[in-house]
This record gives sequence, structure tokens and C-alpha cells, in this order.
Amino acid sequence: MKSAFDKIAAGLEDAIAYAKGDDSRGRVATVDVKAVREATALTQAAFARTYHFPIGTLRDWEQGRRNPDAGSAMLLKMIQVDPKGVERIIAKVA
Amino acid sequence: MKSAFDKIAAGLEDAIAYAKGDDSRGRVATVDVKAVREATALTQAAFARTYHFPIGTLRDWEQGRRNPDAGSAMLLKMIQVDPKGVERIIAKVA
DNA sequence: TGCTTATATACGGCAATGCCGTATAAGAAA
DNA sequence: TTTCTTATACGGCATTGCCGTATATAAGCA
Repeated sequence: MKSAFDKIAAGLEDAIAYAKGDDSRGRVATVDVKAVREATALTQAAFARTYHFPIGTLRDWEQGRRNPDAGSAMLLKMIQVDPKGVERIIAKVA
Repeated sequence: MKSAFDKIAAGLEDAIAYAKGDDSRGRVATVDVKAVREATALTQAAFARTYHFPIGTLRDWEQGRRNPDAGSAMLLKMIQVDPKGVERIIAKVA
């Protein structure tokens, strides 16, 4: 398991990676998907199941290979600020 | 303005159009975006602003030219079952 | 009846993503 | 060291995201 220090270090590295991201053109700010998920303390598989994201797509996002589109980005941000609230609404959907 | 009858007829046509949709292969069931929006009684522009969808993308979805990906589809379904609840969470995000 | 405004439909088009599958790494526990 | 579990890395093709703009459709008004 990682030490608290290692986790913080990893978090900083993620942040720096994002800061270095392109963004030089028309695209809007993206979302730190990994950070959102880790805040929920769920594994990728569990997070994917909980919020109905395809796991392969979630992987791409976390690894920075792809960026979520506006709709998915919005949902991710919603999970970030109110994970339980989102879960409650999803329960009504499913 | 459309009569109530015309609206229902249009709705049925939409539903039939969706029923005829491909779906013959691996893709999952899609969302009737137009129906979701009309249930909120918002114009495309207003709906896009409210839920932060790019208007061009919303158009594509309603016209059946494109299908929302899993994340956007989930958010749309959430709006369908609890538009105000979604708005409340988005308020915390923005 | 004709003009104007608001709203929605239709597409062209390219960069970029969605999503699947699988091979490889890394940490934890046995 | 072997085994599980979780996550990283990519190949790859069909499909979408998102922008822009031209056209159609009511409505409302002069």
C-alpha cells in the first residue's frame, strides 16, 4: 500500500501533468477523473459499475489518453461535488 | 404553435423512429434526447445552457445524427427522472 | 399579406473520442 | 516466489464531438 506521502506526491504529479496539458487551443478545461474516483475510494471497476461508465473508457480518461466530452465531464464534476446525490438520482434511472 | 394532437403525433413518430433504430449490433439502447428536453419545456438553447451541453452536439442528438456516449446518456436520463435534482448538483459544480 | 424574430432541421467536415480487447507492471498478502 | 487484485499501456476502427452555416417552420405584428 502507498504511504500518505506517496499519495500526496502522486497527486501533485497528476496535477502537474494536467497543468502541462495542451489546452493551447480551443478546448476547455478537462477533469481530473482519477482524482474524482479516488475521492470516492472506489476501484476503477467499482466506480464504473456505480456510475455506469464503460470501464475501458474510464481507463482512457484516467491515463490521459482521451478526454471526456462535455456531457461526461459534467457528470464527473457532479460526482465530485456530490457523489451520493448522483447515486440517488441514478437509482431512479436504473 | 403546435396543437396538442400534433405534439402527440410528433412524439409517436419520434418513438417509432427510435424503435426502427439500428441497435442490431453491440450498441446499447439510446436516449430520446428530444423527449427529455421537451419534458423540461426548455428550448434547445436554454436546455444546453442549463445543463452545459454544447448546443451543436445537442442538435445532433435530437436529429438522430449522432448518439450520446454512455456518460452523456446517463446524465440525460438523470435529467429525465429528476431535472431539478440535477440542476441543484450542477449549481454546486459551477 | 409580407416582414421579422425565434426555434429547429440539415449537413459538411476533421480532429478526437468511445469502447473493446489484451499484454504488462506493481503492490499486497499468502 | 506465487497468486490476486488493481492499474497502466496501447492497437485500432467505427463513431462521435463540436463548430459553422444554410434552410425550413411557426408566430406575431405592422
